[in-house]
Amino acid sequence: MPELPDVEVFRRYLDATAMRQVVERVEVEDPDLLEGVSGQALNDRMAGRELRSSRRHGKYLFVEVAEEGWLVVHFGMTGFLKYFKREEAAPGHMRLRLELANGYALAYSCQRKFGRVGWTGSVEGFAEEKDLGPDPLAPGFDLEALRGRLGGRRGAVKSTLMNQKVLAGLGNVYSDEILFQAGVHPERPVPDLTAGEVEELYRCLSRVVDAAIAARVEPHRLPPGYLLPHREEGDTCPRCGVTLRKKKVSGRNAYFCGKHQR
DNA sequence: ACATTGACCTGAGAGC
DNA sequence: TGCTCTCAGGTCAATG
Repeated sequence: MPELPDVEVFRRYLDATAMRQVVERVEVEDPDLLEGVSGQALNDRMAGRELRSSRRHGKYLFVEVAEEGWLVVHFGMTGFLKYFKREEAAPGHMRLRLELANGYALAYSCQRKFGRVGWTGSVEGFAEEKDLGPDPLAPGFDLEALRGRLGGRRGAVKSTLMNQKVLAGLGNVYSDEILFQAGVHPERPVPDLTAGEVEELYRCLSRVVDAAIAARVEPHRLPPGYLLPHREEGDTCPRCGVTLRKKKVSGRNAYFCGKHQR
């Protein structure tokens, strides 16, 4: 489930915990999650070096290792980070662990094995290689940029918002929330959207992402009128009171209000 | 080039 | 109680 807001919250957690600490060694519990790098190579690069800074592009988290490059972390749908004292119990489904010189460890856990850990010399290079679209929180991402990204797209607006090559960071949950706020039906083809609707989509996208991060991604902390806390079968629209609809759009379950999303 | 669908994965919850 | 089935949703490969 980790989408842009979740990963941003993980990034801030990392900054508040393991950042600036020196890695003693890397313990890989499950080599299957490694992508394009061996556990040995990871350890060679990280052991004795400091975690210097962090970045995020879409759903990817990057951790700078002094003088070496960047650890790349993707959370799949069940991944998370946990900073803990080494003598304390490790979190469940731990797949990889950075043992730190201060006696703590940073664990990467992932129940369903969709998460991946890799390595890159350049964040921009990595994004380019994966053909990722712009991150909605990047400085240059304005209404014009969104218009440009939607240009030439013919599919349903929901699938397009979720396409990481169009925009990097939105998944099933937040695409639903943005469309709900904007009053746009998830199946609307992109070419049919009016200029006003695209503008509204842009406003809602920015607002939803900011609010979700401010709420530390906990649904009950969101402002009133959000779909997220009601995103389950049989629940009702917090605006209209009608029962929410659920429908597969491009193979993913969309939740939406049949009354105010047109 | 773009859109859609199914496979991968594991545990929770439903239904019998 | 316990078995089986379905579902969740990240990406990617295969297909249209």
